[in-house]
Amino acid sequence: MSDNSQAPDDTHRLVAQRKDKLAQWREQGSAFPNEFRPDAQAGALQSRHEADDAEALEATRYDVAVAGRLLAKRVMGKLSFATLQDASGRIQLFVQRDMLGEAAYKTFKQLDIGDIVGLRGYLGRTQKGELSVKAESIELQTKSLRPLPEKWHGLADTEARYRQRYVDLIMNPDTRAVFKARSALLRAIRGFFEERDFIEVETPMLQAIPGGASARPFITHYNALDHDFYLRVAPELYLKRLVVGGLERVFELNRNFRNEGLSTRHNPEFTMLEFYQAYADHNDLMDEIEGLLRQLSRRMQSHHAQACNEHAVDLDQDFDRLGMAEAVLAYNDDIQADDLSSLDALRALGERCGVRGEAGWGAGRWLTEVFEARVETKLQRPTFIIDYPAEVSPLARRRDDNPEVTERFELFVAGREVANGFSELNDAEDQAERFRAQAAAKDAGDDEAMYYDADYIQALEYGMPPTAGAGIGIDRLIMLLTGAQAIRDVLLFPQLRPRSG
RNA sequence: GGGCCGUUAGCUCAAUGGUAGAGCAGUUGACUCUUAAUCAAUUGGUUGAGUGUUCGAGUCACUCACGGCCCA
Repeated sequence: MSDNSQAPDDTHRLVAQRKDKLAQWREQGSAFPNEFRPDAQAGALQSRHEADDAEALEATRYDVAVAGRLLAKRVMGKLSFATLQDASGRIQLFVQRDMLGEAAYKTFKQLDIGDIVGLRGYLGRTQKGELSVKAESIELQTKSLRPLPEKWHGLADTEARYRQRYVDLIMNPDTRAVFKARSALLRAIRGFFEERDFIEVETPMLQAIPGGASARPFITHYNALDHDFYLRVAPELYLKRLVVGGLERVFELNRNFRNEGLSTRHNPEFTMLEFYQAYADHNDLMDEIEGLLRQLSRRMQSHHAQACNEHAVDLDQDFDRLGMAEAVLAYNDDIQADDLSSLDALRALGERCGVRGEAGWGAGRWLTEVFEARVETKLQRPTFIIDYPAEVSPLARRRDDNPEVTERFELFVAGREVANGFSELNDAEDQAERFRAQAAAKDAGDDEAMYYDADYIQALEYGMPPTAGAGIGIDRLIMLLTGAQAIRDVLLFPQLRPRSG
């Protein structure tokens, strides 16, 4: 679009050639029609007629109208072949001068690769056996003004693939497959919860007090209220307000925003599933998550294998469950039970593991840091880590037999955190106490610590039934299921630094 | 934030410090069963931006931009 505002000499010669062609179409009054209605799709035709040979197709004449983008053109004098791509896939076009007529055939030959066309004809097979639409008429639907990447290598430049995802989607069927799989998985997740009588809700993304996770928020300004708001880091506290309100099973599948760096595993906006279930505890949720992931994994392997690469993880297996302290011991021969026995021992162990501690840290924080440093990446097969210290779990219910530890779990697969959940803290007085501790930590300089949310405390004071809740990072889950090595490969428009100039 | 690597034609990639090339795409022509069609001819470049070293820089040095990988 910006090219239109530029001087003609700034227009690339290849674009200029196509603009000249467009001008000719305009003169004929048919530049941007919108009457053509396809009645068939390439992918459906390919699968429906897979078994039909040339005679069968000829015996029953299948008239079709297809529309899509021209990806390749092979002109052989009075006969041409072309490749048409629509949302469902590709099909070959068989274009013969003697069928189309001389003028229309000449017009066809002037079409560029990338042009969007509508075509009427009937199905047939070529001598080599390829299913083709034999063209009786072709109409330009949209003129493409920019050349597509080379047909064989496609668009390989990673940066261009992210910045111009539309070109990536045109050229690379695997990219399409990943995002179709993503859509199917989101649908399956919704189905899973709807079957279990959850309702899907949408809670605020613009929050006056960001809560529900330890993370730095984005700040934005609301002019009408002349007040700064935060983009949410998690929907958690709003979802639990809904449980207080009697919506006993809720889930939200939507975006969170965290003001942190970019990496192969981090995007500042990412999709999170959170769900809350009254009269359930963390053990119930672990069972449910295991069932959900098994179902999704089976679905991927049976319906979306094309989206998977060799790194894809099979989640159709039993998940381990292991306490955090037990995991530290089990995965590290050089750490003994004594090392975990007191704050001093844990601090010494942490420093031995290269953790740079801070003054206010208690035993629970040190243990968690050691776990992250020495265990996380070793958790290759699906493993629920349980018994998280209360110190690092300000929203989780304490264990009845050990108040230093909470009824919390995190799920790790392939060395990465996939889910986080717990029996919810519904003791308003304990929650207020923990918010105060978080607020103190924030005042002391921890900018990831939580705010004191008085309204949330008030909600809890009305009474929240015993509840368990969990969150699943959807982008990372899809990475696992497709084998994507970068979060950018499962996000249509990943965040990139703006191009200067 | 640190380290390493990359950025050359629309795309994919070459090019000892010595005239910037190929394939595809494009343009022109031939061609009625191709599918990376083929054949012939041909257009196309501020080598990411800048500064420096040099008789001479795509190539060497430095700065910057963007990206990738690893680390924090």
